[in-house]
Amino acid sequence: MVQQVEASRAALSRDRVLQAAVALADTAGIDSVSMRKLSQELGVVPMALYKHVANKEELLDGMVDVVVGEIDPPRRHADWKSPADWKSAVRQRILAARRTLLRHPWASRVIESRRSPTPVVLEYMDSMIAMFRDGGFSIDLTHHVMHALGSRMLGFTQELFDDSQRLAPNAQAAGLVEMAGRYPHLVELAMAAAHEADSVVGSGCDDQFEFEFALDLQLDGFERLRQQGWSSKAPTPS
Amino acid sequence: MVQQVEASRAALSRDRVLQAAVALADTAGIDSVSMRKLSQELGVVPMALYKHVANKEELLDGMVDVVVGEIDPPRRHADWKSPADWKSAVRQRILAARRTLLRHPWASRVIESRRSPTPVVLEYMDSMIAMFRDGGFSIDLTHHVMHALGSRMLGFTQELFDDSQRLAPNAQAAGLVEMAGRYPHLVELAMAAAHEADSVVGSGCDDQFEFEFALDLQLDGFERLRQQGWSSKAPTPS
DNA sequence: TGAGGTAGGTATACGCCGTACACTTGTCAA
DNA sequence: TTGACAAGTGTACGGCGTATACCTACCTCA
Repeated sequence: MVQQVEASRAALSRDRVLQAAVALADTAGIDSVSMRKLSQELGVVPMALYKHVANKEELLDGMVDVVVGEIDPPRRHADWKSPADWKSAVRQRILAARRTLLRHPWASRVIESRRSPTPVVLEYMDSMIAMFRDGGFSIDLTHHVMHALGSRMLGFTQELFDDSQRLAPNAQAAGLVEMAGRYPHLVELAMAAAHEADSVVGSGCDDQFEFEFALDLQLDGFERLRQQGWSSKAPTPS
Repeated sequence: MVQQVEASRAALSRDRVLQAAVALADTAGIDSVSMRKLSQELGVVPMALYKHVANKEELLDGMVDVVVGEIDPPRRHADWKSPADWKSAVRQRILAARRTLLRHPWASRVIESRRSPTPVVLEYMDSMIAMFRDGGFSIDLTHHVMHALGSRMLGFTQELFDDSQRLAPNAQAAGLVEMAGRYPHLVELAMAAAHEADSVVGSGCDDQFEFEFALDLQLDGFERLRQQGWSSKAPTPS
């Protein structure tokens, strides 16, 4: 009776649960997404969530679907001027994916952690494959190219590397000389990066530039293979 | 007194803890590496571990160090015949890293999850940078190239993609026609991959081939930039 | 010799987590 | 009216990481 009117606890649904989970992850970080905290956010008892998702794994799958579903759709093949347009079509889509993933910084980690792809991710991959095929790539080449893209396909790569961002502050005071002794090349590189990045904010690397650099290098490599009518195992044209 | 003799509970030490953790992860999976199970494995009470590692994060860091420390060292620069040898030196080292990481399948996930690199990883990166510099790469180009390699530097990439391995078994019976309707390009590709892989075991993809394909494509791209004396932001030679 | 510090192992307890299971309650079809 | 069903509740269990206090064997040095 009262409940029907009270907006803040409108009836739960799978979608409302997933939306709330994404919102919670966005604002409080992925570590805050526990069944208990999420249920609290929804004004409900923890076990109530299990009427809408089977378990936490499925919740995370659903969150991935929400995020990947936000990525702009690809340019329609019919709008292409030539097969060579594959490159800009793929490039645009991947950068769109990156824009979306950057809005949900937790998402890349969660995507990596899934053990089988969700339907929405499968559809994304399918449309990506379609672009290569429409661009004249053989099935085999498309296959290898998809593997080579890996997670870059969704707009992210694990960095494993945060050079100046972590090194420079870390290395203030006497720590730097010890660092320079132990990792001379790394420090040289970090210093150069920090210097070069004066124009950019905060002395870190320009992540967007690095991403596009790597992406374009790969796409150029793909195009070269396509043009030479890549047939079978001979990945090194040399 | 008795304890001194009894081999199975020789005195604990940081190294023994880390070795046991790696062994446990290797045999029982990373999920089995909890402070409690690990302590049990060592015949000791859980809190005893905290005398040798500050907390679980540090334990995981230590495990990464053990694994990365197992990677074969690089070919010495002095042994190179020409600067162009950078490519085979880098290639060999990365494939050595891959061999090591494959022996510890949990390691790539753990490495990704660390938030700042451990000293051993820093040293690995330093030696990798050294190879590019010795090969005649400018600092800037080395920087971008390191970013582009990302986790491939350590011999792995997140796959996000398991095509035939997961699709084919999944798609037996009527599921396949539904699949083919929903993801036509993906199914086409998976079928082709499964067919092509008759020679390989288990109808999955040849992960090693895919890895080397992507790696060589990147290295060739790097070499091309190096040869044209890459100076500043112009990543697309077109 | 013996007093005190210290390193290494122990015991107990707290708060978090995911979720199994049994229950109530509101809704709607037959 | 009844009875099935969907949705929310309450309680409880076993697992986790780890704070805190304690014990005890050993080493050092006066």
